[in-house]
Order: sequence, then structure tokens, then C-alpha cells
Amino acid sequence: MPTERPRRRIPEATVARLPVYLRILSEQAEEEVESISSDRLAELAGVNAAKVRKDLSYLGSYGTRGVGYEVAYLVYQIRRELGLTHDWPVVIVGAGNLGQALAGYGGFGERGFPVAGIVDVDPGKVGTVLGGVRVRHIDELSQIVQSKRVNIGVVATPTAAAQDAAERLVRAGVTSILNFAPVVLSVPRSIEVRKVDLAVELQILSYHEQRRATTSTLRSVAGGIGGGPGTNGQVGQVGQVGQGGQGGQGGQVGLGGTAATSRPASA
Amino acid sequence: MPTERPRRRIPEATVARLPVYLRILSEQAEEEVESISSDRLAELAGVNAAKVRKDLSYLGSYGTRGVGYEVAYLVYQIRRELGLTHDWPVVIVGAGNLGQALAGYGGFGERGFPVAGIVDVDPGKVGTVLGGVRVRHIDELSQIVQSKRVNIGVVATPTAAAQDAAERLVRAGVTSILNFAPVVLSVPRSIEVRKVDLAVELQILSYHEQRRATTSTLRSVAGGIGGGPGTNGQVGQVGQVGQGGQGGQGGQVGLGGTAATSRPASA
DNA sequence: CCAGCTTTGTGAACGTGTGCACGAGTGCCT
DNA sequence: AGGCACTCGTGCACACGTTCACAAAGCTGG
Repeated sequence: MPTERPRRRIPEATVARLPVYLRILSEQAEEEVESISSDRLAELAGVNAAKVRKDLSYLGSYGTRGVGYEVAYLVYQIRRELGLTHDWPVVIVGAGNLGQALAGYGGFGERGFPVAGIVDVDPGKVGTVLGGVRVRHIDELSQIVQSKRVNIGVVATPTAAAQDAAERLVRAGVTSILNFAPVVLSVPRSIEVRKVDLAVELQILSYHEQRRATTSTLRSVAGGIGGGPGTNGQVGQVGQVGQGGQGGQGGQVGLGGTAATSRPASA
Repeated sequence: MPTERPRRRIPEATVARLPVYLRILSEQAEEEVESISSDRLAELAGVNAAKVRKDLSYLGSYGTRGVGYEVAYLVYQIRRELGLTHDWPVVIVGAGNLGQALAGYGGFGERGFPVAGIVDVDPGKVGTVLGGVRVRHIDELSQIVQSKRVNIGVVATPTAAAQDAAERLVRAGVTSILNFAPVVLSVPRSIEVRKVDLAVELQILSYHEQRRATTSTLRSVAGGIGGGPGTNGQVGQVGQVGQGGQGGQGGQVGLGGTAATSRPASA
């Protein structure tokens, strides 16, 4: 079992699922499970088994036909592919409500993303300690990024300050940004940006709720008793959702978060 | 301009972008902009103009050729389509670090998702007030959901408690869930689930950082001076990323968040 | 060593999403 | 009134992602 070089260029959709597999596999490893089939992994991840196999095939052929995948080895391979063989220190811009919560959330460091620093424009916040890290002034950003070799920045500022925060991060040398502010950041193409937007997520749910209401009304008018057992036993069946999109010349509007609707383990 | 019934069944990818357009359009409306072209909107949203037009066409043909779209009317239509014509009260399960931040974040209510209640299992937390809402015991969940007509639940518990929280929400009558815990929730197919997972987002960024490091190393070996102006002036060009995925029989592993890389307004 | 069972790896079909290119309206200016 | 510049709406081709279905491969028992 040489560290055979995996076929490169993993599809984005797969990259987005690898972390999920990784978490599940790590849990399995802790429970002393040594081998796992694509079927079982798919069940736990709430996806199709073929998808699991195809996803894993991008890492190389590390399964054993008739048996399954060796959990420990798969964990190693995924970690390697995701670049999790070493820590990625992050710097948080904005020590407000969200910044505090992020810093306080220990899961950051545990998962390989130690908080190298938190900065804020407000001198009043500088010096306070959040999650074991002292808040520093934003002017020290470059110094922190450089001395701690930070590649990933987190924008946790109010909306109005987000663009400025992003620009400062880029100037400081950060090459990836996780943006919590509800704005489309304007940064050089070479910078990787991911957005987490609560409002967007809720609005997507709202759309489905609204849709559910509309269609059920229509059905009760057109069909029989509104709300009774439907054709397939499932009433509000909005069913699958997933996501879509791919290449395209950039654009932070790509997609929302992860949609779902399924029942992995416990059927 | 009758309230012409829009063609139904809007693609998920479009649904995920509508909230972004909505925010931008609302901003434009505040700046007294009355009309906007697909080109301008695309620029602000960081997407392709054709995509904007196609997305908006799903709402019906509300543009005027040669002119553009009437901002106010578009705002109205998108809000209508997303079901934002009325509030959607949400209930938060888990008054820990995250639950507190969510409750404290005013943007919730402002954007049409007032916090109808926060519950926690810990009796010690019951009674404390977060963001103007008193924390109540989780046993009161059903009562809250029913009396306040809550359709959307937010899981902000520790990982271990998430599945139980989800089940309680479902039993209480909630039909959509926004999950912040890093687990794949097991719920009936009829329940719409969206996941927001920090670790996943960071790991995706990590993947790209790692990739960037690897490829640039390769390039510096194969090509010229490592890091000098590349073929196209852009060095670490990871370029577009976007997302992918769509139908599929459920599966919360669909995708991560919104990826990006672009520069909307300020070119 | 062979038969039979299991599970991987993947070719191919299908569905979805994106972006170009252009026809079709609309408003403005002369 | 006519021409021109502009912008929408959309057909089409292409790219990407998902799923099926099956051959290949490995294990087990006799």
C-alpha cells in the first residue's frame, strides 16, 4: 500500500462531501470499527452508495472488493487530500457577537483550525480575552498573519465593515476567506471565498414552507380531503433538494448551504 | 401588471440565489434606484448576467426590454416567491454559546424570522434572558411551536444532543430545520433540513489551500521562478469554484456553503 | 481449487445548471 | 415616423453531478 498519487482535480461537489465522510469515519474509528462498506457509509452520510464509491474513487482505489474500506486508511487519505495533515491557523476579524461565539467555540482548534488571533477596530474591545485569545487591534492584522503564517481569514464583522475587513485580510496576505457577513465580497480572483449566510438559509427554508403551504392548498382543492394520507403516504413531500451549480466564472451566489431531506442511519 | 401566476417549480440553484438578489435589490431601493439592468444586478451579485435573467424569468417576465427591471416590483415578486410576505417565527433549541449568539443577533427578527422561543434541557439556563427572549425548558417546546405557529426550528445544541433535538422539533410539529450541529440528522423525508457546518467550510478552504500549495510547488519545479507573475498575471488562480449537485434522493451531504471567487461591483 | 456471495470501481445514461448568442421588444432621439 | 441603441427572454450546447447497473475482484466454505 504505497502512498500512490491520487488522480487530481477532485470535483467540488465531492470536496464538499469529504469532510462529512471524514467525520463519520473518525467516529467509526473511535468505535473500533475497522472496515466499512460504501453502503454503510452512505447510510450514515445520508447519500447514495454509488456516490460514496465514486467520491472515494477520486482519492484512488483504496477499497477492497467484497470487503469494503479500511476505516483508518480512509481517514488518513481523506485528511491528506483535504490538507488536514497539519493545522491551519485562522484569524478572526470582528470581535462582536459572532466573533465572540466563534472564538468561544472550542471546536475550531480541535479540528485543526486554531485561532491565531482576533482583531477589531474598536479600541474598547482590544485587550479583552475571548476563548483564550486576546483581542488585538486591526492594525496588527498583517503582523499576525505574517508571524503566524495564517492563510485563512474569517470575516465576522457587521455588514458595513465586511468589505473593508476582506480587503485588509487580502492585503495582509490571507488567501482564503470565510465570510459571515451578508454581502458579496469583492476580492481578487485568486482568493477563495466561502460564505455562510443565515438569512439566506432561512429564506430558502421559507421558500419551501411557503411552497408546501401553497401546494397542499391546491391539492386539497383539487384532490380529496386536505391533509389525509397522500398518494404515497408522505404528506408534505418536498423531497430531495440538494444543490446545483458548478464551474462558472466565479460568483459568490453559487449556492446556499447544504440542503437535505433524508434519514441516514436509523430508518 | 396583474399578479400573474409565475411558472412554478423554481430550480434549487435559483432559489438559493434569490435571497442574494433580494438583499441587493433592497439596498438599491433604499438608495432610490428605481430601475436596474440584469448586467448591473449580476455585477453586484457576482454572477453572470444571463443567469440573473434566467433566474428572474422563473418568477415571470417582469423586466422591460431596453430598460431593465423595476426594483420595487422585483423586490415584491421575490419576497412573494420566497414566502417572505409574512413573518416566519423560529424556535431555537440550545441556549449555549451558539444559541446565545443567534438570539443576540438582531438580524433575525428584522429579516422576518422573529425568535418565538429558545429552549434548553439545562434547568440552570431556563429563565435567563437572551436577546429579549426568555429561555424556557425543552419540555415546553411543543407548546411554543403550537401556540406561536412555528414552522422552522433551529438546532444549536452540542453534537450529541442534536438528533434528539431534531426529533423533538419534528414531534412538536416543525417542518423545516436549520441545523448547526455537525451531524447528519435523521428525520422524516417530509422535513426540510439545511445544515450550516463551520468545520466543513473550513475544511473545504483547507483543501484549496493545500491544493494551491501543491500545484504552485509543481509549477515552480516545472516552470520558472516559483511565484512570479504567471501566464495570466494571476498567481494562485484557483479561479471559479461554484457548487454542484442537485436532485438526488435526499442526503444532507449535498453541498457545503457558497463558494466564490469574483469581484462584483468594484472591478 | 472451485462455486457462490459480497462489494468495489466505473462506463453510460440521465438530469440539472450554466453561459452564449440572438431574436424580440422598448424607449429615445432626430 | 423611422432608425438606433439598449436590454430582456430564451433556445441551445456544453459541463457537471448523480444514479444505475454490471463486470471485476476478493473472500469464504467445502
